Amino acid sequence: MTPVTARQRLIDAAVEAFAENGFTGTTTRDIASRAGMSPAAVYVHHDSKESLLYSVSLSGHQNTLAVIEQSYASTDDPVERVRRMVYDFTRWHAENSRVGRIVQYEFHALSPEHRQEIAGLRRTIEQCMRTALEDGVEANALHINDIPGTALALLSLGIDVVRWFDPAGSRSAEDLAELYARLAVRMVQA
Amino acid sequence: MTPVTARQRLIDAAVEAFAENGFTGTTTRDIASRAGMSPAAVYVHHDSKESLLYSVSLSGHQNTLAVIEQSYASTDDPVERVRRMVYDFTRWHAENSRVGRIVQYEFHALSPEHRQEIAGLRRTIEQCMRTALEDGVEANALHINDIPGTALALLSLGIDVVRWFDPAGSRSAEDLAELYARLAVRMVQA
DNA sequence: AGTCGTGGTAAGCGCTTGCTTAGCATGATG
DNA sequence: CATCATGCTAAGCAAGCGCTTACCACGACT
Repeated sequence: MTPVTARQRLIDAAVEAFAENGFTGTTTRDIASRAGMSPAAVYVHHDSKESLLYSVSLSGHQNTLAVIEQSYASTDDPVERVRRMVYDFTRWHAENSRVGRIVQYEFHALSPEHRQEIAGLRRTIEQCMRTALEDGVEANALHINDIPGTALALLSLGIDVVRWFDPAGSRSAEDLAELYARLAVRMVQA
Repeated sequence: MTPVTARQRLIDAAVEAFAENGFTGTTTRDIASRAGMSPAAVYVHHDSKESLLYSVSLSGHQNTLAVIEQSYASTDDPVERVRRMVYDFTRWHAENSRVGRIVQYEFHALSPEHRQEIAGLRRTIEQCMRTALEDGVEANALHINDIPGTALALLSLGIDVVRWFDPAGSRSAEDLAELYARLAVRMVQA
């Protein structure tokens, strides 16, 4: 039995609230009440509303990066590698659409220092996809004109899922990921 | 010489402000000052902050729909049709990334009645893309497993542009549109 | 028994919010 | 010359904002 700390309960409440109403549209009183606490309790465990956003955004980005790096390392075949990367990246964004929405849409609400730090993680994610495409082109398994642009497009496909995906909807995360993975392969295969 | 009305100047100011800080992150005082007016002037020409958002969102959606319907009607060739639709849709989102951001990200900030009205326009846009794909499959020019899903993916590609596109950046709207149009063709061509 | 750190709350401070009200300048109309 | 609609502003209202302060309950340790 792992006890969920009050600190974590507030983070979970913030995820709900930020995903639903955005960062500026969320009040600290709303976060506190979702966590079943008084408004002041937020400041016992967190420095500010922005630092709550930072906690959510940081772990969300680290999570995404871990997912895509694991997909990258899971095979040597260039086509299968792109397939798995798009599959896992898309599936993660569908299964974590609330956190994903915060990661993608509240980036600009971070403080300059936090934004800069997280921008580094974002570059690493993009670089990982670019490298996968470069590998495939070099091995003559992929045919791509604009590698950075195509990497952008493949990531966009997964990212935009957070805008509309409904976990209660008819489309499952796995089916969507499978569809996008196949489209991605058609986009890049030689 | 067409005089820009005060009403329109306020809408232009709202586009700037909403795109920069989001709907909830924008104050009516900010909008007024961008338009060079006093805070009260906003309410001489508009009912509320939300009705300003509605004006922006409505014309933005109508604009997008007009663009994609024109592309649809511009040719009979199924492959060329998809190419043009993705090209024009992507280019519009790059060239109008500020309005596009409001259209895509502030949809939920609309009042329930306005949201419902605009949801209709969104369905029409999606239907237009779906029809183009159905036409192509029927004519044996396209090979697609999941038509609604693929339509979603093609539109996503263009929509996500508003999240990151920088008009002052190195990538031009035309180049990006050309790239995405080619990728789209590879995704669907038989 | 007494002390203290931990985790919480009630109350509220200073400021900002969307929006309203009352009034003023100006140019067209009787 | 008087009237009046139009477009605008100065001032401000009630409510809500992020965050702080002063205080309290309680279990652990001396």
